[in-house]
Amino acid sequence: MLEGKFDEASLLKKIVDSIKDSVKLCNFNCTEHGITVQAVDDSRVLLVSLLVGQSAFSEYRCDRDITLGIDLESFSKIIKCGNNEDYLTLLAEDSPDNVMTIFEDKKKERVSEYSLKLMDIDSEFLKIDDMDYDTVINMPSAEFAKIVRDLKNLSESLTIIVTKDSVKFTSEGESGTGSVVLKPFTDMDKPEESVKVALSMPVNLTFGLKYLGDIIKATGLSGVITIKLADKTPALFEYKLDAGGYLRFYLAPKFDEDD
Amino acid sequence: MLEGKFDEASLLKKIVDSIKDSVKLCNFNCTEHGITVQAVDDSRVLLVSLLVGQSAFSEYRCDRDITLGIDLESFSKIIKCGNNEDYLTLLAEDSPDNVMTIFEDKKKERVSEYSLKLMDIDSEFLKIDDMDYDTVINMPSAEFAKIVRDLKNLSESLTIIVTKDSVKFTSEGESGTGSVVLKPFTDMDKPEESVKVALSMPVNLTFGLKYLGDIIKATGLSGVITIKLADKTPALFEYKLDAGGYLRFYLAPKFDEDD
DNA sequence: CCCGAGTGGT
DNA sequence: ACCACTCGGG
Repeated sequence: MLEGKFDEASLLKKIVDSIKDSVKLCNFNCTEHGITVQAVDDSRVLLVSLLVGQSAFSEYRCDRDITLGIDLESFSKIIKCGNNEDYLTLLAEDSPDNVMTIFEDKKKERVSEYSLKLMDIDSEFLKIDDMDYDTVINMPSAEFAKIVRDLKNLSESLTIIVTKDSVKFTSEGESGTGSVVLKPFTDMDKPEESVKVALSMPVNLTFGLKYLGDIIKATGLSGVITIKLADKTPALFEYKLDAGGYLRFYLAPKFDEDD
Repeated sequence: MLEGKFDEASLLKKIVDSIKDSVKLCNFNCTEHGITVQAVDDSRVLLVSLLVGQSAFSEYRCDRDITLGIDLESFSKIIKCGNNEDYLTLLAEDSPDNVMTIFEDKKKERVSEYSLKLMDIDSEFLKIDDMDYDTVINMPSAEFAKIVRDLKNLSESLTIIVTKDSVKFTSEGESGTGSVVLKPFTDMDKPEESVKVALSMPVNLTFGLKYLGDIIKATGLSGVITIKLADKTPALFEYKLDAGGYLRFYLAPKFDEDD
């Protein structure tokens, strides 16, 4: 039996909103340590890997491993039925047909319950190797989101060029080109505002803005995004959950014609 | 001759917006006491009853009873031509072909006038009996609206079950079910937030969510909705106008198959 | 009274 | 999935 209670419904709402535009159906794998999801988007280009750690719940109990095959669109509708600050509890039996979502107002004068029918979804559970990356960037997630949104107007690809002392995002399109250059710096007062670059080798990689546009839907999950890059290797875009866990997106770079 | 002046055009705008999705054409019956409207929606299931009391106007005069047959869609377009905080005056002759809508900026630097052609609309004026109801619920109108919006995602019907110490709203659909349970309580500081139940007999009634969806368009008119229920009797959903008057919707419950 | 967020419609 | 409108907050 699974019983997981969030102190704020908004956390689960943000998580689901962060992935539901990439992935329509996915399995929630519940274990004693928390809930994980792994899924690829419809075009099989973007890999989503979520861990909601046990510590992200105010109460959590999962005696035996349980898989919940969920239609994220329906689930998202249910989650919107709560208020952000409500308690949210997920309940499921050991071999469930349904998952129950319960909202409780903190004044306890209102309780709403929604039952969602589960689906059988087959998915290979992908083993993701810990890679060595040439470059790791930490930056404010909102700033990254704005760059992606802005440059999406110009073309379909975004190139990220990292050198020892700068990160450059550029996009070239029909009607013009655009670029944003960031210098690493540390804001002592607001560390979240810092831009940090750890680099063992310069990189120059190009990504599809369509997928980056999906990735930045997760901006609300964390003030900081970590981007790990290496030549000819899927890039890792990571949002850490304050409460414990992460949402990671793996996206292969576009290859140059002369490769 | 009718001359009715609203201190804020927004009041009339809210009123018209509250009913124009239920009713396309209706008679505005103007008497010395104010303006009333009674109409049924196209499917003749939902009855709308409006009273804009004389006190809701900053100036009001109506020597003889006048009937204004109005196309609400056109009227709504006219009303949107003013600013919310403008004065709005309705003018009509004793046997009018037109009604004039006049907006005045409060600084008196702008006056706009719109004339709307009237229509001949036949409508039985329905005598609505004062019913005895088994249950009266008072609750925040916004909360009722959210429940209707949320449960509308699940199915086409909403069941309201009232007992001595709870009000339960439930809906069952293909992909899942949902329910919201409210406990009556009184908020001393914000009485509008209270949920009150006066019950002489428990009720269990089912309504079409389509119509409830129309009813909650009136949410802006009042912070509180009063719902009066009795078995096999049209339910009354009432929004009181702060300035004097009310907007009431009468909706027959769906009947069980075994009735 | 303006702005941002949430919601409903195309 | 995107855009426009409406509503609530500053």
